[in-house]
Amino acid sequence: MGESVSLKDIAKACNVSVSTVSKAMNDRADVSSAKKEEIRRVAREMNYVPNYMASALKNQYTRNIGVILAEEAGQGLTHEHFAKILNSFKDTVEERGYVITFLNTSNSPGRFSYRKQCQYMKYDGVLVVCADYHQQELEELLSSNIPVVVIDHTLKKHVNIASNQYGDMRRLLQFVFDRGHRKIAYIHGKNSEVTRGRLSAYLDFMHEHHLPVPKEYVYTCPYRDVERANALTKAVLALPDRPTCILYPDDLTAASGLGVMQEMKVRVPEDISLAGYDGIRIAGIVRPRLTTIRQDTVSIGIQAGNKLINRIEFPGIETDGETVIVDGMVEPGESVGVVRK
Amino acid sequence: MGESVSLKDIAKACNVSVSTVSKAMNDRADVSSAKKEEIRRVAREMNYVPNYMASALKNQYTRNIGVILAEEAGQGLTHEHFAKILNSFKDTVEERGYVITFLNTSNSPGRFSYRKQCQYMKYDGVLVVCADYHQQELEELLSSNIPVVVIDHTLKKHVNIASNQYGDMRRLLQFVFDRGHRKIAYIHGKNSEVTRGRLSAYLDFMHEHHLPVPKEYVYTCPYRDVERANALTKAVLALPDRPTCILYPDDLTAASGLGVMQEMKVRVPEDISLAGYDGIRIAGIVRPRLTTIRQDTVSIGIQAGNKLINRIEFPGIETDGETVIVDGMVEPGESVGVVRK
DNA sequence: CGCTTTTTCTAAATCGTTTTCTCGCATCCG
DNA sequence: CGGATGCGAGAAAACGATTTAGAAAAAGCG
Repeated sequence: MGESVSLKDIAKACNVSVSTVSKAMNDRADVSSAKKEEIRRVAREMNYVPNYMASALKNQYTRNIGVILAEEAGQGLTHEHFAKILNSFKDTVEERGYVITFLNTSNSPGRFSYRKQCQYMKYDGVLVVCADYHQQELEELLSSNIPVVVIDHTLKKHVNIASNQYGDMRRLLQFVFDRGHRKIAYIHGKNSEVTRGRLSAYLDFMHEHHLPVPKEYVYTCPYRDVERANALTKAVLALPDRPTCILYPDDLTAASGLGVMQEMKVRVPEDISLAGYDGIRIAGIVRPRLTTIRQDTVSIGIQAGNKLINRIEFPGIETDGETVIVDGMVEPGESVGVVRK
Repeated sequence: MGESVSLKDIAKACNVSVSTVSKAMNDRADVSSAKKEEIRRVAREMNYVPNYMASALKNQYTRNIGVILAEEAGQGLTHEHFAKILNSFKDTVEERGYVITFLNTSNSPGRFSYRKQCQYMKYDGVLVVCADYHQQELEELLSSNIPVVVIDHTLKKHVNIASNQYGDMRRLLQFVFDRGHRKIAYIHGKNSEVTRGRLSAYLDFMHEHHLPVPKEYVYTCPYRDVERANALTKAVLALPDRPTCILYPDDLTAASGLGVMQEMKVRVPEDISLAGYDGIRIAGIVRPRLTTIRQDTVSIGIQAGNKLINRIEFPGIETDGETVIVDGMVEPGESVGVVRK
């Protein structure tokens, strides 16, 4: 790899100056087309590949986007919902000539803070996919002036791409309500904007329809924590006044809850109904298939990518604090049945 | 971000030369400890962050590792098995001061070939997680002299970290056999080294135990292609001489096959048994839980990371073509029952 | 005190680009 | 024919770090 050819080598081969070669490669006006063609031909023959470090050093951009993907549970890439978003984001930015690099989120000793990592690597922008938004370090980054797009968390000054938690959850509740359910238990995730949005939807909906919300119908379960979900499922099933439907914070816990019910010979949806959230693959695989909200991860990724790059390439044009809401849709599935009077 | 402080600024502030500052920061011997401390203090006060591009340009390393993650189906990061490996790999290399960047695998117009991307970005090494190994482009990269570690594919000249496909599949078969199964159908993935290793294990095992392998017991299904798996499941269930157990190429297709059986009121494992492969989360969530091979993705990721960095930092020490075999283990689950005579 | 040796620092070259400035030369026009 | 215009090319100065060679200062030593 050491012997890579540089502009200087091409200049020598063509008997021109380095600057002329550079201009020819960048298609600048002040090189005659004859020379341009010759230089490019020679460059091709010599297998010239530009040196990213050199041009990034000289230019003021790197075409590299940093990605912060960190959450308590350390699920990282194995969190299917975020993986889907990231996949779509990656494709989008790649098409526009960018590359993505993960910020170091570990707690190794010599590690830089997010902001320092960004200064060090000169990322053109940053995508924050999943993180503890109250982390000191993250706030330091967000208050710097590097373009940032955040998924599912509203921040003044930054673009936010968010699923329509409130609206989607209402749609799901409407779906459940329309099938006759009135006693609806709700297991929500850990406190976060996403969780709060959905919880508001639940409380509003129940209130508007004059439905009771007893304490034993509302629980907290960390997202994707199947152990906890299983325990809660058992608790709910044991209630004297059992709900007719349980809403889970995500498809993984919902599928797991379903498993518990099957083990306990509680039939779904005949004896009890349940619904998940996200629309990951498992939702369509278990039987009965999960009723869930299918989030439009492709759209989220595309919009995040485009907004971020627009912010980078056309600073000041996008309005500050812009929030893009992406609607999900109810995936009917089979896990919510009709309640007969 | 523009106003970042450089060595020159520190030099000015300390009234010393740039080179002295550089040496102080790199803890070189020929700077008095008094000056060293002063310079470092000032650097800290001025919030100095080195410029990655500049040092990478000057040095011969970037501490950046390229990752090639590409497969036909475009599942990319959403492929849980690979996501788990990547997660573990990322943590490992981060701890050793490296960062990972994805190679552009799209087919956008101006895209560079893998080799050119590596030359351009000056990656210190490359991890090939999942790719079409017969792709012209990949071969071009592999024949260059950049350190490469490949997952689950043996290549002379390169380090390979591989699950013990042959051994693991034999263990799974033994588990099934021990429970009385003699008529075992086998659905294998698309042709690849992984597939071939497992298929050999199946054929060898069946042969050694004098078990018949009728044509209707062996099928091909692309990994994670649930539609195809569902169709095959129905086909197998309809066979006049139905097998007592079906082995699927992965947990996703197995879980999906299980769903089909449930829909058809075929009881698992009473009427028929089945097993998956990989040990992803879904395996422990469906009921009955899947009998499967739990691959040690954490170990695979750690070893891949360490081997790659060793190759980078101590070239020539690792022997060429080294293959590391990582054993998986049988996860008993509940989807394989005992066959009674 | 002179000489060598060691310590501590600086100047300058380098990595491979990009860009600005200048200059030579041809062309055009009055 | 002389001055303005424009084109094409090169020289040189960046970008920010590292490193080498060498100079100045300090220390050791007979």
